[in-house]
Amino acid sequence: MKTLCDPRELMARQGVDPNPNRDLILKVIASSSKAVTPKFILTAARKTRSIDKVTLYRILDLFVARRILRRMASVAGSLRYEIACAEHNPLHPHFVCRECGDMECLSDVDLSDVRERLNMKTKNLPEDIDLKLEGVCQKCSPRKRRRHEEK
Amino acid sequence: MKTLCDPRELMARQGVDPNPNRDLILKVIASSSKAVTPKFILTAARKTRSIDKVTLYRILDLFVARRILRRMASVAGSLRYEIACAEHNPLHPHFVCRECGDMECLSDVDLSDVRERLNMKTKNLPEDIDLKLEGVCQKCSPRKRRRHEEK
DNA sequence: AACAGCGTGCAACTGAGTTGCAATATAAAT
DNA sequence: ATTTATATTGCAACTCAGTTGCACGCTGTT
Repeated sequence: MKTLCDPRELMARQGVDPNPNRDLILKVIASSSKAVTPKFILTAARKTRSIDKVTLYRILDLFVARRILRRMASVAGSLRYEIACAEHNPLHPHFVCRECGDMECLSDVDLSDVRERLNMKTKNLPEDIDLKLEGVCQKCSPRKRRRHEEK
Repeated sequence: MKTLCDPRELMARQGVDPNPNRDLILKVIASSSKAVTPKFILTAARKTRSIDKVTLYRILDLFVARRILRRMASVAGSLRYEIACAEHNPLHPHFVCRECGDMECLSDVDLSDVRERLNMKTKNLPEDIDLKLEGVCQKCSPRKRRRHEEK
């Protein structure tokens, strides 16, 4: 993400009351350039204040439900979260590494045409589109260095 | 999947030796119209012969590595597997239900153009493309009937 | 003060997937 | 055919992400 959106403003716009935990969690996610795991968020947030993992998961669920965050799954590892702000971080595809699970954002790729092409293909009601390229990232490929994982 | 590809032929083509467990597992997956979970595969396979879950996971890993199966993640529940036969089940997008995790195949949608559009956007090496629509399926939406889950 | 309602923390749990290792089966070599 | 190497399986125990139940505490309301 390039520009940082203000966590407080995002919550206000989506009708979610701010509080210390929510502020902090959103700030951690907003200030990362990639989609992040709960583990990463927890580690980063705990440098500021003590938070239980259950609290984190509950806040993440709330944010996803209120469309403040986008949640994504990948074959390697846990779910990842990114800011869902239409102006500062519009919907985009990702590259996902099969080894370490790291996610690269392919920003500046618009998916609205793909979305339209697909919507008519199902009787169900698509709410989101999730497009991922999968492979092994540069960090992992040279020597198959297992799990360089995020700190 | 429309036409059924022959498990034995698939394995032969991809250089994997057949054996009773592999045959059975591949048959179960090939005869399903949707991408299936390990749990589903295990239940179905055990109607024929007793198989340990570890064996299943190992065979699934082997099949994915040898490109006999495609593996997909979704935000709801576990990984899902489908036959990766280019003729009988070419790469296609999916609709995934957020409630029950069920995956509908959007066959007859070709993704090669999307793929090309994206390949140049990353310095990494994309091997696969995975496109999913997310939402709540018809079975789940009417009364938010939790977890109708597959039998 | 007594109550409701929400947010949090702790502990214990669930469920998917993994690892180590011993037992078995299969294929190759003598 | 018996031995020897190699691949496959099963069991038990484990890891790790995410969840649930419940008690506690902090608002704000009557």
